[in-house]
Amino acid sequence: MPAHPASLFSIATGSPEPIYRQLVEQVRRLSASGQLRPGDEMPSVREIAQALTLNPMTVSKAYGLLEMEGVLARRRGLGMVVAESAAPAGTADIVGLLRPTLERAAVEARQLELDPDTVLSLFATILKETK
Amino acid sequence: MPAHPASLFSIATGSPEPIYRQLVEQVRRLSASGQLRPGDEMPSVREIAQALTLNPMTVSKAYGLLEMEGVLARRRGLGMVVAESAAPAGTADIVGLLRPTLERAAVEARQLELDPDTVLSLFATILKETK
Amino acid sequence: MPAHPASLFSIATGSPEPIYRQLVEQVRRLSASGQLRPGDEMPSVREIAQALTLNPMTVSKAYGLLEMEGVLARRRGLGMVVAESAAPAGTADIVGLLRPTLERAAVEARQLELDPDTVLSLFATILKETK
Amino acid sequence: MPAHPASLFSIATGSPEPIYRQLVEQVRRLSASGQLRPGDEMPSVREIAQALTLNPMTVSKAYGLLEMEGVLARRRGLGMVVAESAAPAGTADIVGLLRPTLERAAVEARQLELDPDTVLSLFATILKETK
DNA sequence: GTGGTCTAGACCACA
DNA sequence: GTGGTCTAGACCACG
Repeated sequence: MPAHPASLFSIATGSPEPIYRQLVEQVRRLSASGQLRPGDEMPSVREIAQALTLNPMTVSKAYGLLEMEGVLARRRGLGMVVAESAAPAGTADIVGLLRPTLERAAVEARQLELDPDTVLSLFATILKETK
Repeated sequence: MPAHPASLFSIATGSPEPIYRQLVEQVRRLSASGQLRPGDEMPSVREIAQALTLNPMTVSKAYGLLEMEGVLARRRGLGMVVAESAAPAGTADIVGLLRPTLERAAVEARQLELDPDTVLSLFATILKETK
Repeated sequence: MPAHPASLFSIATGSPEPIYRQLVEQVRRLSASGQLRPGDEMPSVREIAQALTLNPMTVSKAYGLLEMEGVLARRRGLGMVVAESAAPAGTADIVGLLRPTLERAAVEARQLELDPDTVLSLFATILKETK
Repeated sequence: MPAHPASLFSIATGSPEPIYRQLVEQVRRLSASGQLRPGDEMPSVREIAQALTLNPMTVSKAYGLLEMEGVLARRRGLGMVVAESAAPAGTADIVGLLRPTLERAAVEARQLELDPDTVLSLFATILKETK
């Protein structure tokens, strides 16, 4: 049971990416990486909605999708918890979550006719800054 | 004066990314990387629309945005050309076009608590495959 | 929260100036002059379209451009509001919006070899009539 | 017979105003103000087109409209001349050519809720600069 | 409910 | 021939 003040999430309302999807993907990553573990209680829809000033329907939609995916489980009257089936995931699965974004970057790099080594060293720099 | 068979573009109709934006970004990259150079004539709206089986308005919207961005210039009654102001761009600028996607990948990697070296070697592999 | 009956706008369908642009410029002026203030909700695309008997896409195009300009902001699923960044504008900026038209008039007057005083008194008369 | 090196005209190809209309209005003003007088020979379509690097059809269209208006007259085999009916025009007519632009400026000023005195003094300044 | 995208087809302005 | 505008109507994504 992590200390979720609902501020586990950082959503950007101005982003082109829909809010519900930002939530879904963040939970998915937190679960896959073990930062959320099976049995952990999730904050209620209302808590998140209030903390992030979102429409509760938006949060609810994210929870619904995560339940369908098997990442979260609904415990009637008790709220959502991280599903038992959502094991912290092996490295292979975690890598699978990152792959699509890297593939997109690779395609763009190719269209820009950039040298792979240049791209890699740029990415290495960015990774350090991000960390 | 490149040999544009209007097949310079590859659009994915099933993608969540709108068609007109796919066109915009591809032209932007082709221009930045020098594959399209100032003065080059662009294929006509109708040519592209027919070649890609799109509605001309969709193509027109992309052209309009590219004109506003200063990438293309309109020659009234004659069609669009690559703008003189759209120089082939230095490496710095080209890199700037790729940066956002790499930054996004870095953020995701961090949220997945992946080791930077793992991420880099994965990316290196993907870059080779893409090439 | 102004009383927008969507009749804030007056469009001239017969004008050579495209409708969407008439809308854009009117909103720009209303914003600059403080008649629309940051946070104000704009009438919906459908409301305006119905009130002015326009196609919704025409209104949507205007809204899209105003968003790109930073005058309006989209609140997904909720409609458009006047952007926070669109401050009511200082007198200097407001004047800047009028300047191009006055400069054009000045050039024309000069080409007609009209005496500045004549032009000024004519303009003074027109200003009174317009008011 | 003024010294027309076809550079009497200044056209802005990038302007939203169509080229042929820029030509028409400039000739109209030059005629009304007496800088072009009845009987004056106009440069040939080809001369203008070459001097300004325009499509001859564009120049021809302008000449056609000016002929319809009675500003120019076609003398078969000899080119266009300023029409006899195109007297240098009284002040009243000259003023009429300027009025529409001033009216537009007045409407914009009103929408911007600018004080008439402010507008007038701004215009006075611009008139001096232009002169 | 909101705006966004796309299509189909008509018409116009410009060169 | 070029691009631009507008309409009508369908469908989608978001909240």
